[in-house]
Amino acid sequence: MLDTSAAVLPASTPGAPPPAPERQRPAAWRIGEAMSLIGRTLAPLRHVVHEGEAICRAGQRFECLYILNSGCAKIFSLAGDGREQMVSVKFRGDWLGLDGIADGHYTCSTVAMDTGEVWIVRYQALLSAASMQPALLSLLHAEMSRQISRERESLMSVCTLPAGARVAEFLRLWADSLDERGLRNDQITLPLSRAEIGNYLGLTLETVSRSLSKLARCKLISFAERRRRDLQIPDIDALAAYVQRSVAPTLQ
Amino acid sequence: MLDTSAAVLPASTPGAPPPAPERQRPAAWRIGEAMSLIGRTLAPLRHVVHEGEAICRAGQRFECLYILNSGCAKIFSLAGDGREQMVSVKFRGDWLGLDGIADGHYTCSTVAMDTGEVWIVRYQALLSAASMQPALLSLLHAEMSRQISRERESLMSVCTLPAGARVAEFLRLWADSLDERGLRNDQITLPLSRAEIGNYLGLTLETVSRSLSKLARCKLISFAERRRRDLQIPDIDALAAYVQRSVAPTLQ
DNA sequence: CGGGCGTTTGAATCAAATCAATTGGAGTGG
DNA sequence: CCACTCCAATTGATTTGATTCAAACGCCCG
Repeated sequence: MLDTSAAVLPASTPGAPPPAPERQRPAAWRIGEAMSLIGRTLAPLRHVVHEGEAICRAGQRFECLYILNSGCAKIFSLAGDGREQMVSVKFRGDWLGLDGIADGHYTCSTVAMDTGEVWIVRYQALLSAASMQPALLSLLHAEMSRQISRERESLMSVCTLPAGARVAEFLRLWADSLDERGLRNDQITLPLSRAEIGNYLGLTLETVSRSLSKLARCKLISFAERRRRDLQIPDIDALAAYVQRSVAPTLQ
Repeated sequence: MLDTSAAVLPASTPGAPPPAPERQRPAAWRIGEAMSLIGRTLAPLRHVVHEGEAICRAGQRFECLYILNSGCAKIFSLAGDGREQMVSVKFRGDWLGLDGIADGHYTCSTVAMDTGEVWIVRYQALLSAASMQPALLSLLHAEMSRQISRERESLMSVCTLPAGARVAEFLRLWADSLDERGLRNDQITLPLSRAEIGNYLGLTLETVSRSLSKLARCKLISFAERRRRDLQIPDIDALAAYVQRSVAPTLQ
């Protein structure tokens, strides 16, 4: 047998090279560059969507990818029985419909939560453009890869955190997503009902409401005057600390 | 504004064409063809792994993709704090390490649960081969897409099912995976401890054990003579029905 | 102003976690 | 071969955290 151990586990070799610089670039720059490249080389169809409008539907034939240029969207997976599960929230720069590539049909439905703009790209057109422009292919791969990682994070939260921390982590990740896009991350206007948040996090709407009230009581968030849907996060790190604390309450 | 509604929502048009035939082919055929293509065109390094051996580690620099030719593997995501979450189980034909493409480092660790063979492909080599052989690119995309869909299914189970059904669904999906690979799906040898299953499903090991005992009491599964880790599934549909029942206990 | 919906909050219930004890194989060494 | 430990798994008793059921509030809109 060949000695392939180095190939399988190069990291086990001591003195491995330091991490590559890809991660250093600010995310906002990455997203802006990506959108610009797509805009330049693919001339995507631009389409304005409004709150509640479907972008693509589960079961529908796969032909296009959708790239969010503005606004935000929610992705639902629906089981054969009635079960409906929100599996992801998407923001500017995120790609929608990637789940349809494998078998030629979308497996999830996507709905706009805001008014925003989606760029529509035919998958075949993307592939042919990519053969001229390898950067486009890298973009597609990076986006798919990121989507795999991101959704694993959700699973982690849902499986390992108690209700309160799950809600806190949800807010933290939302704020993070805004931050990555160069938006202010200390205030959020949630376009989701408590019931939807609950569905996403595997909780009931009452539990979500209670958790938010508790976070407010602890001064980790505060609600705006009138609308209980927009809230402020005075200290994002304190929110992260709250999550940590509930993970290892014994250690600190 | 352009009228792009047809492009955004072609399915809303009545009389859409019937589903494409991609899905009809038996999965075993698809997987076999894929492995054969990879073997022919990429001459991947073949490496035998044993139980407990790491295939790739979180944080390690991304360079290779790993394709399981035999055996099975588990994927772990690890948070900054101690939390460790099993996020996926992989079988023959599945690709490992796709999460590393986005930022140049793997975000998860993968460990063999069996002795098996992984095929090792440098990502760059795959890309250059793919520019000659578009089928290879399709394979990569299909596999990433499938991984996105699959892991959404996990989230669905974990968020919407009670403990007993979650365990039943886990077994059902495992049997399905065997079936897709042309193996017999009426008996499973679990290479996972109760604790690991619990971690995967967001349950404690005691709850997993109780759920399995209950499934056995209901004759939906039965244990082998000595080892409580290999079990038989006399009727896979009955197991599916059990899951359904606990989703909508009022309706039937 | 009144109806409807989303949200909050309380009290009772329940499912799963925790705590704790026992069983049963697998492996080791006398 | 048996006695021994070690660890995985099972099972029971109890606690706890989240759900369920129920009521009330506040906001938006006709």
